[in-house]
Amino acid sequence: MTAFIELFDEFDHRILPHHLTDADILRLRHEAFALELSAQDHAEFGTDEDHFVYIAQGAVKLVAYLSTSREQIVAFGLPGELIHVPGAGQHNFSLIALEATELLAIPANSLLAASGKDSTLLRLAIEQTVLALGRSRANAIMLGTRSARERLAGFLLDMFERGTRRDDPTGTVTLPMSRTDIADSLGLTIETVSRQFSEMRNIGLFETKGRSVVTILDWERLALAAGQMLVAA
Amino acid sequence: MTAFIELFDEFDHRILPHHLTDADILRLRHEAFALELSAQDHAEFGTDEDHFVYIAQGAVKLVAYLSTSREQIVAFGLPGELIHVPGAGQHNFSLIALEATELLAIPANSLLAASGKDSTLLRLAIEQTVLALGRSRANAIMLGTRSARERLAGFLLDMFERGTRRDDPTGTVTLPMSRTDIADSLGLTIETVSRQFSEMRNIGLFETKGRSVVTILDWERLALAAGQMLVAA
DNA sequence: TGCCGCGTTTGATCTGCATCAATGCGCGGA
DNA sequence: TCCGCGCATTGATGCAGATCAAACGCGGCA
Repeated sequence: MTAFIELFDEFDHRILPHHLTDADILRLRHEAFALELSAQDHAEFGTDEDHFVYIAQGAVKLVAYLSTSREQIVAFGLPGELIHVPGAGQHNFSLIALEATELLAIPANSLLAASGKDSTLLRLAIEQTVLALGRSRANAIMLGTRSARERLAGFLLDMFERGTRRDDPTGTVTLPMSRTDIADSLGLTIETVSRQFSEMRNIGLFETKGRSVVTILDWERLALAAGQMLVAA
Repeated sequence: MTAFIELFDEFDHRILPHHLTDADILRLRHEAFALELSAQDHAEFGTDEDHFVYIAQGAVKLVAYLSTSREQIVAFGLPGELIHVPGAGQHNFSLIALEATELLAIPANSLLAASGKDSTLLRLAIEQTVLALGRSRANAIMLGTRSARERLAGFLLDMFERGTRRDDPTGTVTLPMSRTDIADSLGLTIETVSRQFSEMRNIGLFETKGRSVVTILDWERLALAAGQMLVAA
């Protein structure tokens, strides 16, 4: 368990722009609060407002609950990332830990409240929101146009780019989420995800160790599979 | 064709917060520019930066072009709405007129550049970006979880809410987009869209006149169809 | 008003993914 | 190290929606 100050310093160092005034940093430190979650815990923010959440340790999923049908995962958050968590609205969103996780949460309004003289925090908020928007649109494009094979191949490549610092840079990641979570984020079923895993492993795109360690063997064909299935193998 | 000043005044009146300073309004008026498009025209912004685009007259689609496979429509813009158009990035987005259209475009950076003393414009930018993010996520949820029937029913209800002021408030809209556009926004094919149209019309949810005028007859069952297909008829 | 072209509708068939159903096996606990 | 629970894999089948193909009819134009 990390002390709040260390957690905040890490956040400051990795996310915040370097030219913030001390006053801004102090204000942020005052508004931010740490959360420590065990696997499957739901993050509880006191209020209904939006939050930006920095993932220091562990991994989380941002889930939208639907009236009846199955749930849709809107985003994953990996260590070092900042994700935007909407407050209560049309859909019911929850931020859920995939494993033991340490977070730093900042109410979006506290960035906005940093008004008047210095708008650096506002800029940060916009920047991060625009990034989230871009990711969400890319996600919508994926869900609207790609096949199961393309989705899973793209997912693995994405996990790689985002998680590689924690693992072997030559091509191994440990996926923190279950097959169910992968399925719910790609708009597929667990069976389809599992079958695609097996088929891609069988044709030599990657190998797996245990349930969640994946080592990519053929980057080129994996990228091709994620792309357009041109002259598919 | 509307004069720029009138166009801007309308935008000011309908979108901008009322407590803006004259200085802010002047700055915006200086940065904004009008675009007039014929059907199928692509909007050309001089630069690669993001823009906020106000739709004064007509209708537009925001399209993502994919390497090969079919295109995905990320958003529609109807009169009175403001949409966020990303500059060049991973995907290639285009803003395309569905019919004769008058737009007002504002480079996102010119909002950001309104720095220092007054951050009202920044707040506006954040607010609009957060709205766009919410819509995009709702869209992703739709694409990840709903059936063809649910998608089209939801689409029609959405078009209603957004377009009703221009038409009969009792239940008629004129859809500005083709079946192909509807299909590309819902992640379906034209044939599936057309079949759903016919089936829903046949069971009395709405009636159609010509290709694009829809009159909703049974709001309750249409909403049900958009929802979860509980005890589907 | 009549014709023509293209977007739309409708039909027949195919297929990718979902669903239903076992079986397998990694992983944590004792 | 062994056991057993729960996630994951694999198999069989069904179906929603894609694809291929043809006819229709709206809307623009002469």
